[in-house]
Amino acid sequence: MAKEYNFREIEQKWHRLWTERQTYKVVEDENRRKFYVLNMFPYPSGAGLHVGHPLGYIASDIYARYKRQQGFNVLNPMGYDAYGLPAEQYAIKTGQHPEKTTFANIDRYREQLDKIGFSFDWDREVRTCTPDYYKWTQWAFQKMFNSYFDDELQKAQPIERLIEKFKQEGKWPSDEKAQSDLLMNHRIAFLGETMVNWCPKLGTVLANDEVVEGVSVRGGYPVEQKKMRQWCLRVSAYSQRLLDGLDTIDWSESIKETQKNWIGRSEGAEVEIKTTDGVSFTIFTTRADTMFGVTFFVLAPESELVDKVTTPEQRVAVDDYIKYVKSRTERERMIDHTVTGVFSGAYGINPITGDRCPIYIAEYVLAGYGTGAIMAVPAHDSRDYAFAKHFDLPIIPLVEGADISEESYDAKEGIVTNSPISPDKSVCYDGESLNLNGLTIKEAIAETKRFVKAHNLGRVKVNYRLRDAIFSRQRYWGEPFPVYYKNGIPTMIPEECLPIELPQVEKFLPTETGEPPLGNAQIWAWDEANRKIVDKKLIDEKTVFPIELYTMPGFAGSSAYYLRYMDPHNDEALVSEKAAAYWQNVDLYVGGSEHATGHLIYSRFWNKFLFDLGISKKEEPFKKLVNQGMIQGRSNFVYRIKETNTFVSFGLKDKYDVTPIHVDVNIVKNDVLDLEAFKAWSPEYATADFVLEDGKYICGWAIEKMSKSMYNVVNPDMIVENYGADTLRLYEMFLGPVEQSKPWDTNGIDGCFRFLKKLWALFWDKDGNLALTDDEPSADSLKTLHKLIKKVTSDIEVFSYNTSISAFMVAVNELSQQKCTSRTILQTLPVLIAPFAPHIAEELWEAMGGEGSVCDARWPKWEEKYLVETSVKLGVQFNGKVRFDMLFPADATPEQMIELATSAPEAAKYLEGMQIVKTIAIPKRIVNIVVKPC
RNA sequence: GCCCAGAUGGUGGAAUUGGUAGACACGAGGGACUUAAAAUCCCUUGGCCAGUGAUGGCCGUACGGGUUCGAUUCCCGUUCCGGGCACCA
Repeated sequence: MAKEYNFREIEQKWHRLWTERQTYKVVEDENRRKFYVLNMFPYPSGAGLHVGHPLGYIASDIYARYKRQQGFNVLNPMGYDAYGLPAEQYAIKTGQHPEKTTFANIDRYREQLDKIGFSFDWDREVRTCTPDYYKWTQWAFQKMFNSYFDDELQKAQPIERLIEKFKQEGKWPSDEKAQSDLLMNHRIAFLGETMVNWCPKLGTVLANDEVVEGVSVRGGYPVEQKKMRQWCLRVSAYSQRLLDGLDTIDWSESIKETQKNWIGRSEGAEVEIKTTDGVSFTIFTTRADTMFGVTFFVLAPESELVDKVTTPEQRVAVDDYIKYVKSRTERERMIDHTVTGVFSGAYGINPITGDRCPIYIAEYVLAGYGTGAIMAVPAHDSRDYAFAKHFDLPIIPLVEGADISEESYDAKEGIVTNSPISPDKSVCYDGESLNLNGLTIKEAIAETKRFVKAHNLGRVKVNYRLRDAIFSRQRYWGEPFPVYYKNGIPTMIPEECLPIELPQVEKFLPTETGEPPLGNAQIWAWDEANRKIVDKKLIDEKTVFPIELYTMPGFAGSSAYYLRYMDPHNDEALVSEKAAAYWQNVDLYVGGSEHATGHLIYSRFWNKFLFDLGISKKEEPFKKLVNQGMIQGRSNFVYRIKETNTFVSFGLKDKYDVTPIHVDVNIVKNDVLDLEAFKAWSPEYATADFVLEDGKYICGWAIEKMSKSMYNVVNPDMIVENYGADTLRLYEMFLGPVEQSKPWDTNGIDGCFRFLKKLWALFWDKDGNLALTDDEPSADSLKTLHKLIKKVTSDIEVFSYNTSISAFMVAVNELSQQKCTSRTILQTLPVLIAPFAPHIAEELWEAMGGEGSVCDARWPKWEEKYLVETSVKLGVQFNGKVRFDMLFPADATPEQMIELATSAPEAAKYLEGMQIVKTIAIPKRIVNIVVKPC
């Protein structure tokens, strides 16, 4: 009997041995170069892992194992992003404490992950919801509270320095409340009265990236704008650094592009405008060149200027308009772009032309961007154009040849004209007046900026779309703020008293008085003198004060977790100096691109802040980012003839009136339905009849999102049970490029399973003994092996795992045909396959008497000498068509090849009566001879 | 509307980055072994045409042009799918 590939036995054995031997334990080692591989840690939901989750983990595990075999000291940790809404909503529904359900989910995740054979060092596991972890989330928050962003230095500085500066400038108020208010405008973590995304259904505020098209990402509930006092992080201060950093990291262009869009840098000018009534305001424009085409000004309805400029005659009309705007939801405003607006009664004076232009109030101008006021140039801005047409305002074209009869000319290309229309239409400052005629638009912008700056009419200004992050949530299941309110002034609980643990509450819903869930906590007041948390009843506002009731958002705990993995058990520091200096930053980060404008921005911001403090050693946290694609579901359908219990096979369904019904993909194989399993699937189908084709029931299929309701969820446990973890790992990678989204289709998995069986069979003779010999390997086998090493090595480097696996398949087939039994060849195979299929690799390695774990076996190098050909077969083509193939010496020069090709007997018939126009020889490819009739 | 990425057999996908398109795998068809099934192995498999045959010819990488001796690859235009931003001045 040949030895069977018993994957169950092999995989269980190695899981046990890896744990016993602590194979994957990592310690800092100054003598070895480090490599830090990281996965975006999962949120442990109740549904468990489906087959899409491990994709990225497998990809990074292969890389981590490969790097380890190359001699790097590889950190490859795993943990859980455990705070968040779903656990809390489940708690509200079932009355179970979210901690209980979260920990149960974590256990389930761990069990599933363990089956797949990852090289995680579980001693370094972190969970964001445990006090020893969130102590450092709270600590970082306090550091942000006690820092401000110095615009000159472009970095965070201790707040004391700012106080010092205020004192020197004589701006430091004596009143404590005034001091607090002043500093709040500068702290990096601050309490701000801002417009927030309020989601009444979830009872909490949301960050900008948690809202899409006016509804919440979680749940899809409507979101409204509301002015609220919230904790915020001054992310916007880091806009420029967040933008600049993108050029230094190895991320995909599309993700960088997304972040650039999100940061939204735009360079322009701010210009001071005076009204005829003497009020002044500032407008922001990126098209300074169009100052001569301004025909009106527009203020955002929410702007404080509205009140100041509105004339008594227009007061009623303006108030009505403001009322109308307030009645509209964010969503309506976003979808419906009908032109609305009202005249304020006031006029602004264009400082360049001296023209008097009406000031309008319109909702198309946003209060939150720029100055909330614009100059309108209808000829060259489509929104201004629509507004001007609607209110019948003048339109002045400024670009040569621009046709503005139907629409505005928005392009930034062309030659400027009409600027000014006549010399007397340009106001003179210090003997200079602006003339842009004849310049290109780009030159005109620069010239206007210079003019504005030189004559003190405004300033050059860069605006960013990136907003500060709202950092508080009205929820229970999150990090509590280490903050108490002393006479209404937010005050930090001393650092030594951290962590402030999340208190127990009976109810997770907000209190009747509208307070967040922490309002339900009884022991939730700060005793300043005794430095401890005490009963709320003791609050006297003298020594005992209320503690903040808000909690931190999901991204708080996930922003710096990669630093914690470096030194997870340290209770003196987030990360020790030594560990941070050794591990530096993440070399390879693998995760989904859906975090592009959330986690990946926050994390970069958070790291930059810690970098300013000297805690993090690198400006950017993630050197290289690989975005794994989403795994979509492949649903199967059966077709029920209407009003019967008869199901018709896919190929015959068009002959009947049928309803397609989702059927569980786990009872379908290669689109053939397992009839017995189907009958057992649901009582409704127990008596089902079938119309078969070729004796089989063929199901239809469609690509959809993987979800329970589509019955297309494939569970990795099932695959591991039927084929083994190694097959699962191979197949997940074989499916296609890691970055690409693709549907899961279990149909192809047999190919990977067969490959492993073939690989296994190479090593054993028909009696089940090792079939290795010490024979000299044949030249063919050496070539096969070295070709494989070369291909796999270069493919792993670029995450092209699917082509590596193809190369393995080819190599195993070749070796099998060569009947190769040479130890030299065969003992290298487990080493090469180890990153992909570690269990079988260990088993073979051990069987052959390999030393230690195959995980530490050195990655082999290929040698070109085995790959060199003695002769090369080249195609000889005439006029671009391949006419014949011939053999050339491998070292022939192009000239020699041309010589050989033109004198070859086969060439004669093509050259007869022809003259050679041109000859080209591409080494190792083709000899091309261009001919034409004489 | 603006920006980014993509389109290759029945299917997932390769193609040394301008050099014989379709590697590898699935599926399908045919065959061997077997009482049978499973497993395993062998052959065929982009389309069309010619030939008994080894084989040969034409077309073919979303569509239309261009550059080139040569284009899946580079350039221009069009269509379709996916992603990001979006009344951001």
